[in-house]
Amino acid sequence: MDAFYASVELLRRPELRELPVAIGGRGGRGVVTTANYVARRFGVRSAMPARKALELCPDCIFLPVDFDEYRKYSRLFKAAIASLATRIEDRGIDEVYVDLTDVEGETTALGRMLKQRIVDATGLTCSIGIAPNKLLAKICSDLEKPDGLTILGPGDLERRVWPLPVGRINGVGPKASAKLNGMGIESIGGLARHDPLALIERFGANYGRWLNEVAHGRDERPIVTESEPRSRSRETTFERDLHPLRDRAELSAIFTRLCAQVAQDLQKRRYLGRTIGIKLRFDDFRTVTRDLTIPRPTADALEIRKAARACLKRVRLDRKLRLLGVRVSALSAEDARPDRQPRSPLGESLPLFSAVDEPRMEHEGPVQQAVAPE
DNA sequence: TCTGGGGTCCTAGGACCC
DNA sequence: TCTGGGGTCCTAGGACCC
Repeated sequence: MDAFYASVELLRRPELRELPVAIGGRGGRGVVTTANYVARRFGVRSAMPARKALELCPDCIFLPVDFDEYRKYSRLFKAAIASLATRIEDRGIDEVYVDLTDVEGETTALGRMLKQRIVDATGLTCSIGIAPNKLLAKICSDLEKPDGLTILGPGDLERRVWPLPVGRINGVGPKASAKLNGMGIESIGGLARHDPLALIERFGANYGRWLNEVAHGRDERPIVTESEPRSRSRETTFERDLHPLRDRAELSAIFTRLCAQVAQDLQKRRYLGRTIGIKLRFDDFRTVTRDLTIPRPTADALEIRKAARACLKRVRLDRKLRLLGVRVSALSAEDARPDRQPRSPLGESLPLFSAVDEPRMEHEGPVQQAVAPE
């Protein structure tokens, strides 16, 4: 979706359409999440500190984020796509991959029809790339933004993709780009011409091989239509840096709140987690994480807090903090009830003791009733 | 007065097990 | 006296994406 958050906001504030608009916190530590195309002409970009954006574009209008509204439009545009195609891979709030292989119709007509259905459902424009695989579809969806429709056929790789900078590859970020540039590789074509063995030497076997493959437009990843979440987390950056001792009460309250929010989130989605983690960011932006795997999965705020506290004790708090986060991972579905005795195929409880007496870990606590009638 | 929040995946070392 | 070869799980950090 084109400038998604900004475009959704402009639906209800059409009078701002021709003005520079950025979505995000204006003051203090805010960053721009999305800028409309007017603001982009001033150099305003996603992830840019709001202050910097205002330097570049003093008249930029800042609007606060409204995730509920964006989620609503996310559902609408995805439903519009689902009216034409069944195999859809979710890539976040404003992006999807669609498998058009078995969808009836000529390619350009299909692309136009997708765009029309999305405009009809939402009033929003999008940019579509159609190609033989996800790698190329993603690259070419970017080529004619906004409101683009780009189709990549045979022979287009060299002409349209190879001139692009390596950073346009989904999976090549700032670090890899800089490293490649340092090797004299700027474009995807340059990457394709580079000795694969040299890439492996510099980037490791997996990433090096992958760089060579994608530079030649090769990608066999399937469309993934279903997936289970791996973690849930909450984090917050404070309005000012907090001192671990002097601001102890405030930090403690925030910590408790984050645990409660994660717990609520898990409960709502009926997940439990076994690994509880924390994230701290110090005033110098150094970030540390700690995590702890507990014997039984939980979604309980107090249990999460207890484990998170244990994690916190393992960090030396020798600087002020700017961020605190709590994460729960190693998720399982709540109805899997993994805390019950495992069942044999016959449906009886398995014996609690096997022939050989196995040592038990201390934290398992007392041995429970062998068979609890339900 | 730089630098959000919510995710995924990968790597690497160590503990531990057979 | 100079130390195997698997495997899994846990932990910490980092790159990357939307």
